[in-house]
Amino acid sequence: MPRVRPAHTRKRSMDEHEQPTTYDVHAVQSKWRAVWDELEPFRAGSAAPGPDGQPAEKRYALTMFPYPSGDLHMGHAEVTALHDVIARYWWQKGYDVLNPMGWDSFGLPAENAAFRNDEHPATYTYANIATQLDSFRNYAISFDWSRRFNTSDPEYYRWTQWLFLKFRERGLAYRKNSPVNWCPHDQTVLANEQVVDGRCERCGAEVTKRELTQWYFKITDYAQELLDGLDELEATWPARVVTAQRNWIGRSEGAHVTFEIAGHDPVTVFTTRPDTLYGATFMVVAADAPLAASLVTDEQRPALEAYLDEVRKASDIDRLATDRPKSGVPLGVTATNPVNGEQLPVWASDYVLADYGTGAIMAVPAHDQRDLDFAKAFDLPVRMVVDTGEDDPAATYVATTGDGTYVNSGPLDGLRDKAAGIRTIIERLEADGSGTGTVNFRLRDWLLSRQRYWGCPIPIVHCEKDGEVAVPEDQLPVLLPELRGADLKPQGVSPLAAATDWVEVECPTCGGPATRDSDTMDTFVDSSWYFLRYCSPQYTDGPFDVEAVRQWMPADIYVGGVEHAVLHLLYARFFTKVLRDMGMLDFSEPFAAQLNQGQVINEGKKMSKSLGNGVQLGSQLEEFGVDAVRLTLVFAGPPEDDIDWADVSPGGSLRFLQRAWRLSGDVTSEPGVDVGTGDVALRRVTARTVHDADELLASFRFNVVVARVMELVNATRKAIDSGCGPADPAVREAVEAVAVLLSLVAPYTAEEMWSRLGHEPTVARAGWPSVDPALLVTESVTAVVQVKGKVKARLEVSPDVSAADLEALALTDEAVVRAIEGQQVRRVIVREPNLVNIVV
RNA sequence: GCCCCUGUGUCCCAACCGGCAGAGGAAGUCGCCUUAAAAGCGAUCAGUUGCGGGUUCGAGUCCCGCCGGGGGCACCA
Repeated sequence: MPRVRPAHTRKRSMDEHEQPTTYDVHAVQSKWRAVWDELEPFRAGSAAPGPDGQPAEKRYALTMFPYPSGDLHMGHAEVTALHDVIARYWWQKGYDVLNPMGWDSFGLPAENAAFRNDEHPATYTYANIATQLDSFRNYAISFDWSRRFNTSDPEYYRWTQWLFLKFRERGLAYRKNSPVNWCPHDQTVLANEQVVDGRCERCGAEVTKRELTQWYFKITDYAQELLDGLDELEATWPARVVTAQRNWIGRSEGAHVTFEIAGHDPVTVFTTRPDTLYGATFMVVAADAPLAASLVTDEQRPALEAYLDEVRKASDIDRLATDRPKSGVPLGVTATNPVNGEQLPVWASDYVLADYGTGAIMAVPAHDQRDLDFAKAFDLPVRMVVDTGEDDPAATYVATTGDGTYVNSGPLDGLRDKAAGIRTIIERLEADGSGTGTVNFRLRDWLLSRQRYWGCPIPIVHCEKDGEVAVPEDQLPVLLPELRGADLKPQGVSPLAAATDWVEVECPTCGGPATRDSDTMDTFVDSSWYFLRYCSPQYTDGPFDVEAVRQWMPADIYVGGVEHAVLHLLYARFFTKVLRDMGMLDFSEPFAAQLNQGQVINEGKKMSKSLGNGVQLGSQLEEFGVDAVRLTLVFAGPPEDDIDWADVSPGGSLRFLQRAWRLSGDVTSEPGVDVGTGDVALRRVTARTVHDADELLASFRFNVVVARVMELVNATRKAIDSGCGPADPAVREAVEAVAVLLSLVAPYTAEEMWSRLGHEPTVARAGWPSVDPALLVTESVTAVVQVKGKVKARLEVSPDVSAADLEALALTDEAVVRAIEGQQVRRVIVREPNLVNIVV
C-alpha cells in the first residue's frame, strides 16, 4: 500500500534547522484524534455567550442518518464532508451548534444477513454501527456523539410505537383491506413510493398485487397543507425536490358529478373538465373496483369476469405502457347525464384507476385522448363541445384540449371563457344537487405494514371480543421476540406470526385470548421523527422534550440525497404537522433549508460491483489521508453536481494541503503580534478572502471557497519568498486565516498549522477571523474604456471617481483618441468607476 | 408526450445587478532539483462561452427557436 513519504529535509540544504517540507498524514491523524476525544469541542450547548452576555444563537445542522450496511463508502464521505463544512462554519461564527448523528438501523439487509449467517439481525446491525462509528470519528466529522441513538434501540422504538398509537387515536392510523403492491422476492408489501417502474425499489423484482388488510397513515388528510407548505420552502429547498413533491401530491381542481343509474345507487365521477359535460358519450368504471361488479348485469357478468382475469394477468409493467391499446367490456347498464338526461352506456376498463378519484369517469372523447382512443376501439360516439378551430376529433381521432367556443352545450353555447364555463356548470350541478366543485389529489394514504421481522412492532392486539386493542402505554415497548436464522425466512406472513409464544397474549381489555399484530412498521416511520429525538435523546417521559425541541428545531439545514425527495421528506413533514396538531410542536415545517449532494461516480458511470469500477473509501483514505479526501470532495464542484472520481485529484489536494501547512512553519512573528503594522497588500488579500468566504459559504459554494483559500495560500507564499518576508505580521494574519478556513474542510491539517503557529487547540473553535472593513475598500480600480464595445484602454482611477471626470479622462486617453479619430462620437456610456463605452 | 435543470480552455469548474471571458485545480509543455527517474518546486500554453436569431451602446449572463446531457411526472380523468 503506497504511503505518504515520511517527513524529510530539503535537498538544497542539509542543515537540520531547516523546516521539513511535508508532514506524516497518518501520524497527524492519530495525534489529533486523541486530543479531540479529550476536548470534545462539538458538544451542543458549549458555545460561549455573545459579547452582550446573551446566549449564543442556535444552529441545527442535520444530515440524513445512514443505514448500517457495512463500512462507510464514498457516498457517506461526500455527504458528511459537505455537511461538516456548514457545521464547522457555524461553530467558527460563534453559534451554538447541534450536529447529531445516529443510525437508521431497522431494515431488510440485516434480516437477510441474519438468515444467511444463522444469527440475530442485531448482531449484523450493531457490529456495522460500531465500524461506522469508528470510521466517522477517524473521518473527523464534528458530530456530537453524546446524542447518538439507533432506531432499533428499544428506548427509541418504544416512542415510535407511542406515536403510532397517538396517530391512531386521532384517526390517522387505520386498517383497510385493499389490493397492495407485493414484492414476491422480499415477501412483503411495498408503499407506492417504493415501486419504481413496476419493480421493487430495493431488489428489482417485478411487483404484483395482493389483497390484504394493512395499516395505513392517513397522510391524505394533510395533502393540501403539505402542498401549501412547499410555497415557503421554495426559496431554501432545491427546486427539484419541491417540484417532485408537488407532482407527487398532484392536486387537481374539478367537480364531482353524480349520474343516476336505474336500479342502482347513483355513481359519482371526478372530472377536471365539468364544462365538457355535454360532450360525455359514455362512462367508464375501473374494472377491478367493486363498483364494476355491483353494476354489471347478469348477462354481462361472465364477460366482465373474463376481462378481469385478463387484466390481472397483465403485470404492472405492461400496465405502465401508455401506448397499449384500450380494452374493456360494457356492463350492460346506462347512466343519466344530469345536464341533458342522455343515457350513456357504462363500460369497465383498466385504463381507469380504482384508487384515484372515485374510480369512475365520464368519457368526453372529443376532448380527452384516452377517452377518444377508447371510443375508437369500441365505435362509440364522439361529440365536439369545444370548437378550438382545429379539425373535428371525430374525424381525426386527435382530441382537442385547448380553449375555444362552446358548442352543443346548452347554456354554454357561444361562450369562450373556459373558467366561466366550468363555473357555470358547477353552479348548475350544485343547484340541482347532482354535483359539486371539488379538489382531488394524486397522493394516496401511506401503507405502513411490512411482513418482516427487523422493524418496529405494531403495538396492537387483536381480540375476538374487543377487536383491535391498543397496547397500553405502560406496556410499551412491545419488544421483538428473539428470532434468528431460519426463523426469519420470508414466508408470506411476517416471521413474527410464527413466534407463537410472542403472538399469543391476553387481551388488555377483557383478559381473554388474543393475538398480537404480527406486522412491523415501514422503516420510514422510524425516520419520520428522529430529528426531534436528537434534541433530547435520553428523554424518558415522551418521544422528545418539548422545551428542547423548541430550543433547536426547526433544523437550519438538512443535507442528504435527492433520492429522498418524495419519500422520507414528505413523511417527515407529515409527522411534523400531526405533532403540531397534537400540541407538541409550535412549527409546521421541520427543515428550514435543504442541500442535496450529487453522487460519486467513476469514469462516467455509477460505481458498482458488476462494472468493477468501485473506488474504495478506505484505500483512498489510506493513500491520501482524511483531509485530502475531504478536500477533494468539497472542491470537485458545486455540491449538488455528481463527482467523477476520474476527474478529480486527491493527490493534488494533498499537495495543496502540504503547501498550506508549510506556510505555518515559515511564520517567524509571535502570536498576538500587531497586524495593523503588516503589509497592506497581503492584508487586503486576507481580508477579501475571509469576507468573500463568508458570503460563499452562506450559499453553499464550497468549491469556490476552497479556490479562494488556494489563492490566499499562493499570495502568502509569494509574500514570504519575494515580498514582505516571513516576519511581517500580515503573513501571520494570512496563515492564521488559512488555518481557520481550512478547519472547515481539512481539520487535521488546520489543527497542525494552528499548533505550529503557537496556539492551543483547537482551531475548530478558534473563531471566524475578524475583517477590518477599511481593507475591503480598494484605493484604485481599473476602469475599462471601450470603443464600440471593444476595449481600447485601461485607466487606474479612484473608486469614487465622478462620471464626468471619468468621461473626461477617457476621452483624452491617447489610445482612445486614436481609436475614435475621424469618427463622430454619438454617445458615451459611463458606468463609474468601472467602464466607459464610446459609441461612434 | 408534458414539466424542470444544464451546456465556458484538453478535462473538472469560476465569472456580483448585463460591463475586461478566467479565480482555483487536473492534464500538457518548458525549466530547477537529481548520476538518472519519480516526487517536489517554478514558469507557461490554452477560447467563435452547444447552434441560430432577437433585445441592448454592450450578452456567457436576458428573450425566442433548435441540438446535446441530466432529472421529475406519465392511462391520475
